[in-house]
Amino acid sequence: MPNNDIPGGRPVTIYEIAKKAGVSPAAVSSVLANREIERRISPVTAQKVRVTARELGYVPNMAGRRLRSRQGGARQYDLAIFTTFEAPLPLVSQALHTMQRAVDVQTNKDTAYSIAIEMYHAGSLRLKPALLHSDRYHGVIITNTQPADDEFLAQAQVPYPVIMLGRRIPGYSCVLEAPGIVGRHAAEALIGGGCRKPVVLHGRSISQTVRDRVDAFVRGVKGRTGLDCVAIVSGGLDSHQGAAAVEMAFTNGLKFDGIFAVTDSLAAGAYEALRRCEQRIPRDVAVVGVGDQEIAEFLYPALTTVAGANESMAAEAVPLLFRMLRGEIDGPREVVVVPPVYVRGSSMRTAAAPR
Amino acid sequence: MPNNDIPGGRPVTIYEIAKKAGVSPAAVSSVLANREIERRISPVTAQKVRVTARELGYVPNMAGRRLRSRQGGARQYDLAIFTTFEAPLPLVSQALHTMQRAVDVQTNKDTAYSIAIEMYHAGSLRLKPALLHSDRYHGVIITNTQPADDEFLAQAQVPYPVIMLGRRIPGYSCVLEAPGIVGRHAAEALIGGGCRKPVVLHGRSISQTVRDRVDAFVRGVKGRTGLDCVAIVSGGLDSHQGAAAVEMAFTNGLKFDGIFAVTDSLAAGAYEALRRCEQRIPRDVAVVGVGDQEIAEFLYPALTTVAGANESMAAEAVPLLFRMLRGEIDGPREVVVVPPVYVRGSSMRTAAAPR
DNA sequence: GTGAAAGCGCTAACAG
DNA sequence: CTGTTAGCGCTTTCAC
Repeated sequence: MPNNDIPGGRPVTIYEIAKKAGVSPAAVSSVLANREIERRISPVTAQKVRVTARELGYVPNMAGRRLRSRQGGARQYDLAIFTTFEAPLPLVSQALHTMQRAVDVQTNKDTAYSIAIEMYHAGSLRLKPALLHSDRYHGVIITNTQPADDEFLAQAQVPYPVIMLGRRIPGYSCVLEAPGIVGRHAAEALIGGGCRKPVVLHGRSISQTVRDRVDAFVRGVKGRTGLDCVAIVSGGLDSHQGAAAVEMAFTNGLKFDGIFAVTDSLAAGAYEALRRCEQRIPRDVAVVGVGDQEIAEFLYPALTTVAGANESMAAEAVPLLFRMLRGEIDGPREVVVVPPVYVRGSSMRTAAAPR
Repeated sequence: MPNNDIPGGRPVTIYEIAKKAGVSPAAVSSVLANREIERRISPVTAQKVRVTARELGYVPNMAGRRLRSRQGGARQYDLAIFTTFEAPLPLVSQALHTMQRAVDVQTNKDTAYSIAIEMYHAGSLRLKPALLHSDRYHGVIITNTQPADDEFLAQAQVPYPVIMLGRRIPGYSCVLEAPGIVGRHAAEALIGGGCRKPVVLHGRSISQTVRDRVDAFVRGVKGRTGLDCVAIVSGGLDSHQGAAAVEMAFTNGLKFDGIFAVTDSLAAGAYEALRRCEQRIPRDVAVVGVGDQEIAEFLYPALTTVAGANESMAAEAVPLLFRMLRGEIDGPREVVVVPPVYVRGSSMRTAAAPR
């Protein structure tokens, strides 16, 4: 039975294996690297070493191995993306792909990179030990933080380059969505598409980013039509919950000719509800979403989206991180991203140019 | 200007900084760890060290740092998922989430884990140095390999636990889709849903997995209806290319009442084409896809999918990897996964039970 | 066939 | 305020 409890309190090393098996550390090393043949170690010894290693629950220390074996090698940059379980999957992949592509370009015979993903539960960033120790990463990108995480970061000051996505925190570089831009664009797309009475659809619990989107939308509608704009509040961000909320609003007699859904899932829910209520998109009701996900083009009619800044934020964050790593930038920097609007079928109630 | 060329051929160490700045290595270490105050190093010295470090293009060696500073710490497992740029984003995220959740459960005060993502270009796995060196990872999961990668792995023999997803390669553990199962399930869903003349839609270049799906589908149709089944071949896997292929087949007079699309993107393309051809789903033409992605529920009518084994494969692969890491399994193991079928609106032409 | 010894790059403890 | 020293866990000569 492997010893997974570490009775001595510390991880097992090859010295302990060597002692228990009655051989030298060098022999253990050779066997565990499968070099027993070229090192001419007897099969009996090899077997004894392997058995002992398993008995002791040996786990090789990669830091030790690398330090020793990769001599004269390339310099290594170890990078990470910290993200939450709760973040939309495509966002994580987006950041990852962008980062990996940048790394591919930079990699050469004397510079290597590795990218890790560290996932945390929203609000519990403090529990990730790898973040504060400066012995793991040369630089990181952090996404999807909650207020609790922001506070933690503000007082902790991570001792290596960090790029915050979508949050401004004192002392850190960040890439931000231009304030109010998503809501304003959404209002323009709906009003420009011919809506006169749009509503906004969001979930019950509302993040800082979503709050900004909603407020800017309401202001945008007010500015263009002079009308106040109602919110339909869904229990959660799931598309079915969104659908239920919209359907209930409709059957309760709420009149509207446009919906701004603050996430794409909610937009998909709106489609579902409107179909059940026999409202046609965009003739009866136009819909605009936020394009953080990939579903916009698969809906019918295709969903008009404000791009959400995720994609563009990742595209800005990665080069910024590299400049910090190379020491070209010293203090924190802020980059503001203006997300593009993709006008598709769902918002064009009239032939009017949807600006 | 930072020295990024490593003239000496090797990465810069703190000793070189110390020499150039005329201080001791310990002082350099302290300054670079931002401990200058508690170590009472003069601001002048600190500044000199920092400037020198930047001039020399110093990049800290994390292996060295960790080896020294995390003494008596937990044992570390370094895991990785090797995947391609070409793999669908949700698949990567799926594997990542599954792995991270498993890791969360296993993590405790004396065992820590890290998960890295290593991306390669399909067919070029051989170019990833981290794979063969046994000084980086304790175990890895590899997805989306091409034949060239498979050959490479077969002759290379990675010296630590590896789980292959969707491929059987001598000497490696793997998690496989049950052969023929996806195609057979698709045929059952379409025929059971009332189709009599289904076709299969796939891309021009066809992987081993897709080949298996297509062949099994053709056999399944033949077995149930006695009819041979035509293939519509799309230029690529993009939904628009799929749509173009289906539309052309339709306008050329091909008659069919069901489509098995080998990926969900192609299924979305089929929806697009059928809409343009004024064919209703499922009344005129039923559609079945492979649910590797998340769009199935967002299409209208919701797309019936054979789950593709990706999700279930990840769920099997991670525990298998952990058992290998703990030494509970010695030789290679094979796990066969039978993917579930999600019957939704798109395949039910009749009220017949869609088995 | 096997062991002893050196040292990878770094930091912590201690000595000035 | 700063330098010297020891050693983290491992692999690789080289000597036996």
